[in-house]
Amino acid sequence: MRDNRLKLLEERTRYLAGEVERRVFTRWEESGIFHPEPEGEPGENFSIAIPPPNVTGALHMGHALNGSLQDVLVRLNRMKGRRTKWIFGTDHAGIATQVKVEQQLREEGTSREEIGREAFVERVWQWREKYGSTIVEQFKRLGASADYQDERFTMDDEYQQAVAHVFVKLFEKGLIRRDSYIVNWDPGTRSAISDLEVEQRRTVDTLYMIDYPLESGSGSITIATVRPETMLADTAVAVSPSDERYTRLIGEAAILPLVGRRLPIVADEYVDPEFGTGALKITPGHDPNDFEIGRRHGLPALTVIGEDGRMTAEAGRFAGLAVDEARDAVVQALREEDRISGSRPYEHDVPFSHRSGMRIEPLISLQWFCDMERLATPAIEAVEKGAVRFHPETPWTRVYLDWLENIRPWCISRQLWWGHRIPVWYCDPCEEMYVSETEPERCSQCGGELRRDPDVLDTWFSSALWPFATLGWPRQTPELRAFYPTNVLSTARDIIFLWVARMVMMGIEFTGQAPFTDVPIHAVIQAPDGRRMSKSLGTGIDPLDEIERYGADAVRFGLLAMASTQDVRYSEERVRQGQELANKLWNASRLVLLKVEDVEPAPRPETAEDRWILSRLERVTERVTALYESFDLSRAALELYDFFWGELCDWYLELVKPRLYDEQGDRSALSATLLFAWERVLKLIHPVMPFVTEEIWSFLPGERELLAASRWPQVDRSRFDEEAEAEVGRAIEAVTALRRYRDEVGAPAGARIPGRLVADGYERTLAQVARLARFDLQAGGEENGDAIATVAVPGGAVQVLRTEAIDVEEAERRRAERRKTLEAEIRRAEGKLSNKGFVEKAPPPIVEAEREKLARYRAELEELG
RNA sequence: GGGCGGUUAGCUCAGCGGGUAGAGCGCCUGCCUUACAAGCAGGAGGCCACUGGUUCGAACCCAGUACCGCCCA
Repeated sequence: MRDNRLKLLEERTRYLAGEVERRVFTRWEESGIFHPEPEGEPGENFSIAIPPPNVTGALHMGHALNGSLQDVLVRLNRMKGRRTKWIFGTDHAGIATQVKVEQQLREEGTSREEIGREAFVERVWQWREKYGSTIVEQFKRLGASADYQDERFTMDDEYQQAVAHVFVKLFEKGLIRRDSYIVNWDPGTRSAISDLEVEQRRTVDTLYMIDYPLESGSGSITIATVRPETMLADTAVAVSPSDERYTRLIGEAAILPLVGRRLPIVADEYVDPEFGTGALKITPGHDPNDFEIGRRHGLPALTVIGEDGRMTAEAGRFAGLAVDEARDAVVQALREEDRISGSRPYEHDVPFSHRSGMRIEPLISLQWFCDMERLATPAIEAVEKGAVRFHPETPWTRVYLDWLENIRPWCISRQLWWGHRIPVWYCDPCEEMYVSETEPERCSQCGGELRRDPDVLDTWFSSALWPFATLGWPRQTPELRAFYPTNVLSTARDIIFLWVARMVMMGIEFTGQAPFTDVPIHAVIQAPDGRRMSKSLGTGIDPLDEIERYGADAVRFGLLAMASTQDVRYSEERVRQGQELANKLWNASRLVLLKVEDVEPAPRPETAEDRWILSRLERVTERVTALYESFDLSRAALELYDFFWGELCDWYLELVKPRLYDEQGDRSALSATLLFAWERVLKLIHPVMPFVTEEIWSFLPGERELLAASRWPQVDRSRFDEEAEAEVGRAIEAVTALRRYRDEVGAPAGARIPGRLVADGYERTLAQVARLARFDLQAGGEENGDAIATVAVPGGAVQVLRTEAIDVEEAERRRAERRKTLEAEIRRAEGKLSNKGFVEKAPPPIVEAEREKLARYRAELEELG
């Protein structure tokens, strides 16, 4: 059996991710290691709740990056022996899902209105059955080791009960109320949406100056507006109280053109005397600021635009027109009356719906609101006191706090059919209202039929409960006891308000504890040209395509490596770097596993390089563990790359090859050391590149459990070995210097160059240095004037002896060049050391180092002759 | 309007408890050296956006300028 596998190892000179990944994933899933038993306590266990992806969605780069980050933390902690649960599932995504299904109905020639609410909701469930697991399967392709067995959906029965419970409790506490208020009306989805779903876009409109005649008949007051069509709902004109131009008019009235309504002229601080004409038309029914001003001055609010984005009957002769048509018509009518005294292009920010892309129409409507101040206070405290920590701390802590400190009421009702139905019932005849977790039978006043509120809750209202509602809350389940609060919530910065803040608020309010302690905020991956990655712009790159092309490990490595703290452009080169690392891991493992004897892995150093690599292994273990734990995964990935490729492969394996190939010698100690190093390095890389490491692990000799279930290494500081590190460090530098020399003097690749090593500290590495540099090196010896060149190495020099392999002219040129740079360096060092300020004020070790450099350069110059 | 971030090699990005600038890719040169040519060895390439300041010494600290990007109103 093992022979067969070794044969495969021998034949396959390239790592084939596509062949390995599904097979390895199946082994993990079947082993059950992704699903922990609900035992122990949150303090000893480790849990992460995934920010639930939209059930209609497909894996995008953001998911892929965040999935990789979370999986690194999950795998690390599982290997540390903690009971680890990655809470996984999807979000019902009210609007997005409803839109998808409506589209399907349209294709069938019907509509949700036609089939009715009940049938429509049924259709959505069918849709979810069919397509809802797409993104789940895609997370598996990425290698995400989530608890799929316990997958959750925000519309699960239990979850719905949790949402209803929260609504009722907040209502009972007076934090949820129904109010007629101006909201962001999205004519596209025909629903109110929250402030966070509104996007401001730079837009050029026309600013019109319109003369409103004064009631007194003595002239007019000119207002400026970009929305002349809303004038039909004007109920006042406002000026700044400090604006002397208008002081005499305050308390007077103007007459609204086209309509003839009397408009009181009021003074309000909100008005900016510098803007336009300094006089503002007030339309409480169609502008959020005017709405506030209207409330302050007790003005009526009129509505001339309907929920369909068309003018209402209230708009008189303009009724039925779309808003932009009405605008032209109103302007035309005003021109005919000669009321327009000017116009100019005007650039300003205009609200658009994030959902439908349509221009927001601020409208007054009856909605449910959640007051946030009281919920915000403890959420602010949690971050201020460090119970919840952002990584990196700046600037995200500030962003979070600023938002919470200026928080406003949240409009939580949506005019949709898909979502958590608001648990409120009305008795129309006696105007009674029932707020209840369970459906009341009939009106307790009149015994009449009850009508349930038709609206559903904002999807984010239910998402805010995710970290605990997924664990069975409000029931005190074993899962909740074992895994709540969770440890980490990993996300991008644009979700700090949407998820993080709201989860913290709800978590504290309902469980008394913040739902997580650490919040790493990761980079946003942009398109290679620096634009936002988006499907509609055509700038999206599908991570599944990349996984197909390069392998999941490569994509994970690439994304982690490219995503430091700030925004970065997608770099396919980084992914390819990951692919090559996987290939390198595979091939280096072939070398080791095909040569090594079947012994127990253990550190059994025989030589300086053995002690060196064992020391380096401990250091990199310490370093990488710390980087993982501080969420610095980008650096962790790159350091592992450097260590594995740059030290373990480029140097250790090369140093060890003669012994490894020596079939006469006793290779058991070397084999043990190599296997020990291999186990170690596979473990360290596993969280970043789980597939290839798991696959290689299966080729290590002996019966073994899954790598994913193996124990994370403890740092053994007793193996730190400064002496070996210095010794091998010197040898490496010497080899590099000699190779550079060969190349510069055009020595043929195969030629061995004779030389004499005049330096200390190479007692045990001389033969290695000679072999790797392809020199015939003897130690010490007298200078007989036969040296044709000198190559500086740490602690001394190598004298190069006459040989045909070296182009003498080239050698002389090189010598002259080296002399020049040395002289320049000496001048620089001398200059620095003759600076009194430097010698007196710089820290002594720095000065000392400078002196040593100078001495070394001088010695080398002298050697050069 | 308020705030935050960025500007380092041809490209994408590290480095910032101040002490002669790093990686990957790309480029140049030489190598099929019995793990890997998706490889090995070597190399070229940077007034660290600009202007001042602090300091013996600044890519890094401070002030300002320019351009790019994001968030909030």
